[in-house]
Amino acid sequence: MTARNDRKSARATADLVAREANVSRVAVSRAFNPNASLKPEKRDRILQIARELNYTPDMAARSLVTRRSHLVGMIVPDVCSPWESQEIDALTTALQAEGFATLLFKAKADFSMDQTLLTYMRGFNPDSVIAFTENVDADVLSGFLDRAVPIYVSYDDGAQFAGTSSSLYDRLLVRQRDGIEQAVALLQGYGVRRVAYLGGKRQSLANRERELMITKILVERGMQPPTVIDGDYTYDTAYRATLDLFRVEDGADAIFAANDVGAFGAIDALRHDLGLSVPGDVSVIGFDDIPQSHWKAYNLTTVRIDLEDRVRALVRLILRRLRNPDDGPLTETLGTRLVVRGTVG
Amino acid sequence: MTARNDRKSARATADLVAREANVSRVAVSRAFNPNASLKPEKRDRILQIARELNYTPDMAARSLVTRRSHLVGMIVPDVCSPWESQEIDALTTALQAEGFATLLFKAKADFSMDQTLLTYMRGFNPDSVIAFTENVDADVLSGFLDRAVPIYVSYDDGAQFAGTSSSLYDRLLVRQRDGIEQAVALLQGYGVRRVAYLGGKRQSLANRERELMITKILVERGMQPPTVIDGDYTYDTAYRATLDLFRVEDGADAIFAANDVGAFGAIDALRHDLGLSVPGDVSVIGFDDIPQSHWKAYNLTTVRIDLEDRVRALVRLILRRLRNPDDGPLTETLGTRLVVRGTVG
DNA sequence: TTGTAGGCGTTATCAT
DNA sequence: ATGATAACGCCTACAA
Repeated sequence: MTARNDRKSARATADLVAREANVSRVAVSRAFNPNASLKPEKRDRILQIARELNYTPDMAARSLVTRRSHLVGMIVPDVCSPWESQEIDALTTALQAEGFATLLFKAKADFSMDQTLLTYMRGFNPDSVIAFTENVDADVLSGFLDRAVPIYVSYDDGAQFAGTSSSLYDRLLVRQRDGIEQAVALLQGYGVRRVAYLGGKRQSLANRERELMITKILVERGMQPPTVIDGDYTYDTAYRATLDLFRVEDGADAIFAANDVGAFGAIDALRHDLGLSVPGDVSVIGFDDIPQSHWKAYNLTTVRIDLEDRVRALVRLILRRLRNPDDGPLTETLGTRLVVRGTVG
Repeated sequence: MTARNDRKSARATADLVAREANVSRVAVSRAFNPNASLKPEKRDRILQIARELNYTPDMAARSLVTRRSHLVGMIVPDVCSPWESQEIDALTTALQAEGFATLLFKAKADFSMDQTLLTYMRGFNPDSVIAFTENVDADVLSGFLDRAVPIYVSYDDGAQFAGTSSSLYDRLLVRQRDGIEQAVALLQGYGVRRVAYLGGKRQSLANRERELMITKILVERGMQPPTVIDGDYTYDTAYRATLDLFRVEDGADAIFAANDVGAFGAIDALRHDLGLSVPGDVSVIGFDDIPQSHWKAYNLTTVRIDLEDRVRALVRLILRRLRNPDDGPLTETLGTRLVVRGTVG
């Protein structure tokens, strides 16, 4: 009889709901928009009928006119690495609570950002974009995304973008100094002399800044600059690099890894291949404090970046920018601190 | 002068490109649609101008009329668990290559699927939906997603949906028997008598089916059914459960874990807390074969589900369904096999 | 508070 | 091969 009894309605539209409720199409629209003025009982009735008809406003149609897609793009080189996956998880949860959905894109593993991907993503009109890939030029990115302002992660004194770019971008500033300083102090306290820095991907900004900061602090404290060994944030590379360090090179008293997973590789190489004890013979410190770091097999001492803080800061940036699109550059700051477990001593 | 010289064009539309190229708006549309007929040189010229104007077709507007959003929804309870994150990564890569973007949603960790989330997701009109959460009724899901047909993962004899549901859904069938049989044979070969099954989340279908299959095969081979201990797929719970098994209960000769991460927890509890050797005193077998399983600290013998195969199968299901929306139920099958490393002996 | 008219950017249909 | 026209489903004006 009525539309309610339709066999399997392809998709209920606002018109259908309106007809069923004897109101205009606009009233239905208003019923779903909390700010719009509508007699409460009327709104309730409409929402009730909408539920019966299994109607939900079409975001695509809505975004066409409101110019808001409620989509946040995330460009990730590697979803499965523990740190990134944690962050994706937390961000998605937080954004979902604010009414945004996560649109996930995979960049090439080599941190390059090809224009094809950007062009492709652009079609979806994300309201905001979080790029885990660091070496995208701000100009390139904001040239491609009109209504979105990119967010970059930078480090400590990181003035790397200043002057370089005329584009607008927001910034998450990570103060690595605190955590690294605590780590170096701890090592120094145990009489460590020769520190090796086991790097992450060379193109990675985080990696470069970590190396710089560690070197700086070692020197400030009257210690030798670190032996730098190349890595790429993976377990396997870290494992081999550690083997080389001790078989081909002169070894070290302590290894400072660019991330926790790399530290795991170093620990396993030391223990299971080189027959060395951690922390007895060699101390190891990681970076990130991922959940695996407290697993008994590693029990890693590491520099922690608080994930919750980080996500909250990112969400704040996104929401502030969305509410005030014409504001100047926005910045949020984030600290780090050492978590002491059992791999230094 | 011309539109090309605009300061910062808010967003180039097809109309703009059309005007610039002295063609109709429809021609621009066709230029971006490879199947549409258009004189090659004309298409090239249009695409060239589009590039200059930084124009990309608007997916929202397009989906409004084509009824294809090119969005694939993924509902995940936990993005950071290694197996899920791997799968998300691989699926996103594969789908991206086919022109689909991943729309990520977080479900509650308790595997419940609230209607709020479904309603919310519906608004985005995903062309397809992959739910990692297993206990959603097929009727509920397909009732909510009109143009999407849900995909379920089922196991071996898994007739769990048959008859229960009248809704259309596609199926990925995982044949666990092969891998589990090889695992049991290996244990039996080493003289293992008392096997414990360290479970995953109780609501999880995969977990129930694994328990059933292991029990079945043990009995078939004349062995005792396993001692079943509760877990939830996490390291910490597995760790504590293993402690209980050996301190409060009678222990076991071998632990078969519902997933690799659980196996890690068991191994660490045995080695670092109970002072037992793996595999000397107790053998451990996992399930999944995540990358961490080959890390030296664990070097886990485990039942492998090939990720590449799995993703390919899922993508095939999605694409077949998209091309032939009215087909009957689709099914893909997936095998498992044992990967022998160092935790059985 | 409510309804009418118009348009968001694209593709499908039907012409030519 | 190409172009005019009419949707797609919704929201923002504006008017009542």
